Amino acid sequence: MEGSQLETACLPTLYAFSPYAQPSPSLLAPLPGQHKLPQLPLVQQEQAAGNHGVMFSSDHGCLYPLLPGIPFCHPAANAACEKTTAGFAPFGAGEAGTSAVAKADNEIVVTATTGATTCHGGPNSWWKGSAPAAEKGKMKVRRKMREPRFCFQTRSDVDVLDDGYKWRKYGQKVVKNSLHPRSYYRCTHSNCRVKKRVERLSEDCRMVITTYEGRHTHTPCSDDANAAGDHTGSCAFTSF
DNA sequence: CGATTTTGACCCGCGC
DNA sequence: GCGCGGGTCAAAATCG
Repeated sequence: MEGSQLETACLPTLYAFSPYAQPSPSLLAPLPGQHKLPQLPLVQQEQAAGNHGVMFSSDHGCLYPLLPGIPFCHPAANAACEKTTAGFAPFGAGEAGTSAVAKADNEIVVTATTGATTCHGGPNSWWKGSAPAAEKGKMKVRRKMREPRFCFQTRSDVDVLDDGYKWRKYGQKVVKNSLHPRSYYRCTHSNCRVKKRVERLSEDCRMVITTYEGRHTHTPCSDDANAAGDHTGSCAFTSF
């Protein structure tokens, strides 16, 4: 199913990602005299703290952020990006026509000349649920811990962007105030708890919102081959 | 036949 | 306390 989706037209689009939790003041605040986000070094600093950055790609079928520590970043992904003209875009220093504007405390809007991407952040990043639930029967243990979340808004004909990882759909839900159902995916790699949600904007069905949650504990290229829990050593982004 | 998707039910947090 | 809404589970169906 997803295979054919990769053959859709590719439009240049800028992607942004940011955690819902703990929006960084340094990133959210406009630079003096302009409404652009800080330059790369600061982004890297923020990213090292478990936060965010921006990447862009001309290929909607391939989505590879390029910073270590984010859910799906790895040198292998970098290599894959070369063929799709994707790359890291420092805030405020992207292609002509690209800009990033901090609007509110928890929202970053990034736009590009030929596409538009919105990155939202908010206070709701806690895992819901509680340990006692596991004692009641069906519900498995849900951990009340913060996971980094990265939200993309992308114009695409396909729901599931190819980010180099293998995903398994585990749920679909019709959400309020949305004409389109929200799909829930989980990384198929064992010991990897990364999840993502995919939904389309009700206002514009071509806009796809993808929210990643958590960090991959393996490489994109080996996720289906190393199902035995090999997530140490070469992975530079296992955890902070 | 194993992997993946679908889908209804269940659980839990939050607002009222 | 109750109802709503979001997130997850798991059995059944479907796919490759």
